[in-house]
Amino acid sequence: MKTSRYKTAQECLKAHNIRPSLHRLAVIEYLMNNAAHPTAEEIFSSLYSAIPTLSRTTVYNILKLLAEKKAAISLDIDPRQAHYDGDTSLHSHFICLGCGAIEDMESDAGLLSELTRRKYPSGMLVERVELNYRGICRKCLSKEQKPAGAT
Amino acid sequence: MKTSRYKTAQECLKAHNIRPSLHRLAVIEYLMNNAAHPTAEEIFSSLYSAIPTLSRTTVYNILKLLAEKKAAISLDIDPRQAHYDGDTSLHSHFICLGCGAIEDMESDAGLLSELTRRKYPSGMLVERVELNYRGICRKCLSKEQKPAGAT
DNA sequence: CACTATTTTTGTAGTCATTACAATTTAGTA
DNA sequence: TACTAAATTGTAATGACTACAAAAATAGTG
Repeated sequence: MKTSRYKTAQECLKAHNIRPSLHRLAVIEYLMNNAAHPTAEEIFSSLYSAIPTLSRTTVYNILKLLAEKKAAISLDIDPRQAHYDGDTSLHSHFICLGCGAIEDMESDAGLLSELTRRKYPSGMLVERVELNYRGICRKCLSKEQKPAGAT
Repeated sequence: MKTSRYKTAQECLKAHNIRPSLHRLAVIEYLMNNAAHPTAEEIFSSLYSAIPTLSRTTVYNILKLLAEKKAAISLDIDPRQAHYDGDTSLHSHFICLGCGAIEDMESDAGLLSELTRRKYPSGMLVERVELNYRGICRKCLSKEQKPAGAT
């Protein structure tokens, strides 16, 4: 149930053959310490206070690089913008239709690996499988019930 | 293994409480006869020759309406643009990383319905589940092998 | 150290899907 | 026919993302 298989940002970049510049370290570290699946903009504005010379383009460049080298995952979950996940282990996502929150579902690792390995009759080569749940999260459920009373 | 549970576009719109204007009929009919999971732009330009008064905005409006009323599904599969699916039955998708083609995988209906029904410990309410396979389709696999020879 | 080549970062300008909005047209009904 | 509501249109705006060329930082070599 490890959230990241690397202890440090350094280690993670090295393992994926990415040269560890200060900005790259900052981005990957942010991803590793953030289970919130941030967008490029969220990463940029969070880091900007600490690194005022940081450019938005740099964040986009780094995220693209991280995804290419498989140090992070780009999630096609939100039609508005891409979300990024520093946890590259097999897991699925729950997306709340109410508040948009994205939660990890670690329990599907076995299912996902089986679906990836399986042979498919149409003869395609499956490289990865993504499983997304959409619904209402616990927080939004409790908000819905309290103010209403009768329905 | 029905691709659409309605025989006619008329029938489909009526079943979802959507008034059957000519444009709406054209769009839903296009979706029903097209397993290619088209984008808004593809739908627009395909219909434009037959309906020269058609506006791009109208296509966007109609697609939004169809998705809201669950007469079609908006697929968050491609970060560039939304793809639409007129088949609202439980099925998953295979997306080719080579050519971008989207294929239906009808075989997962049972799995999807089980995952939707399942109780989750975190207490969220799961409304729907989407399962996406990514890899190389059969066509692209055969293209890769022919020109190379040795590798 | 000095000098050069390469990598990384920057900022601006552009692209492109999608939406907001107000005006116009069409359909439904008395 | 006239009035109301729904549907459609076209333009302008939004906003995420990318292209690109210049500037800055870094690494390598004598």
